[in-house]
Amino acid sequence: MAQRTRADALTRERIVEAAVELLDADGESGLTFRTLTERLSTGPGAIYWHVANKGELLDAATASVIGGALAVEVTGTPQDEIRAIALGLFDAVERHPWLPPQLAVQLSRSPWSSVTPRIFESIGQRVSVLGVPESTWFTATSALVHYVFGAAGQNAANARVLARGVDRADLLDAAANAWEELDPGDHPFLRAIAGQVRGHDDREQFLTGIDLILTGITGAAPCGSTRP
Amino acid sequence: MAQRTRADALTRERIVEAAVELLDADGESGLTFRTLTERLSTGPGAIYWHVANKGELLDAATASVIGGALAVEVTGTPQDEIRAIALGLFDAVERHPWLPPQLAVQLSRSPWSSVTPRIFESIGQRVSVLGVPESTWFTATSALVHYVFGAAGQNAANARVLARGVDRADLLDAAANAWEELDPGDHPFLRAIAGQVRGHDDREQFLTGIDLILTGITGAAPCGSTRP
DNA sequence: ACCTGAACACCGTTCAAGT
DNA sequence: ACCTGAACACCGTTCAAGT
Repeated sequence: MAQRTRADALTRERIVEAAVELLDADGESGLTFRTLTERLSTGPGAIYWHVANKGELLDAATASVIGGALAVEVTGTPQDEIRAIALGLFDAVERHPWLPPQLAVQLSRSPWSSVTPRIFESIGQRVSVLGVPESTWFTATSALVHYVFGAAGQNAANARVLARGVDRADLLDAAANAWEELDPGDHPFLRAIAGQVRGHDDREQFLTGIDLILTGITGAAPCGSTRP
Repeated sequence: MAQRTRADALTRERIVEAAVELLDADGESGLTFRTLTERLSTGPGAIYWHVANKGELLDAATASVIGGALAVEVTGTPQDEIRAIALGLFDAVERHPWLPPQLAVQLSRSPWSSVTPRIFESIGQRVSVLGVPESTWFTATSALVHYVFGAAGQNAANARVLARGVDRADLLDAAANAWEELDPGDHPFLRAIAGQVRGHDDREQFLTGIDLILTGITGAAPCGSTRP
């Protein structure tokens, strides 16, 4: 078999791009060296020339997607920009619902390198112009980033179910109905909120959560300022 | 080979227990049907008699661990109880750092059943006696739960690195040093907070984040003033 | 009803060989 | 330097057979 011509030469970027497409189409199980080599019309050895192993490939796919989400321009008050950045990440995770489990694994390979610092920098820059003491910046930014991760993870889980053809209203209805039939003594709270679940908007609720934390950050400033 | 005597009979609980032990010891890759059958002195067919497949086994392991964390008694003001429940989950995830990726996968199998409703009920019961309008309960509880998930996930990633024998101070030092050498134009925020990262306490920072959200929920009342 | 263990399809990875 | 593709060890799962 002849070697590839320069036009369709294999590059790391082309491999990562194909990996993201396979992950988007069929989830984590959709990316194997078989499907990847088939799509790229090559053999496993060619992949391994450009990428050390599957973990590094998944890391690169994650960095590529998160980097794209952080690259969008945002303008406005610091609060507006934080909302826009957070929503950008939220939407990116919804489009690529394989991200959260993969990110959780990647973080444990190198928790303070890779993608987390870029998100911290992006959100933290806006926190630092919020007018709160510098001693609170790290904790305030952590709270925002952790909330974004958690909310995006839950939403991605929903997105993966919806990708299987389930209707969103049906999904929420089924949960709400089940909760309304729970024993009031054991589960008073789920019974009480079942109605709110049925009609809620995920993105709107996500932003309300961001606002809660922003209120806490700017409102709690007098308390936090006692720290050196 | 003789069948098992009644004393060492295989049960679903015994299998789940062994699975948790293997996951705790060696992470997600530590649990295979080979290691599991070896530890239980049986064959794969015996496991499949009690458990449908590996996914169900992982779901059961997750439910077992989260259930244990939620079972502890907590007393105090609603805020105190929320802090205690959140910290219990945080600590459980630190002891079982394989949880976050697994939970992310499990949620996408059935996002509104399984373990999330139990956490919502537990935290939501305390939110409902915080004195805020019922229309805000669902969103407020979501914000708390998502924050807990995100923060616990990040912390679990750290825990997995530390489990490999890395010293915590060395890990934070390495990150802080790297950030202090970044270009100030590109990464002003990471440079600014590098010093705070070095000495911070994860659990304390986690609880401060909970307090930020509680402050936001109760309407930016001065810190702690709602406590009797 | 509960368990055994060989067998199967599939996976990530390696590596001698080609150009 | 870059790619090929057969081969290897390991994985989850099945199932005919035992008690």
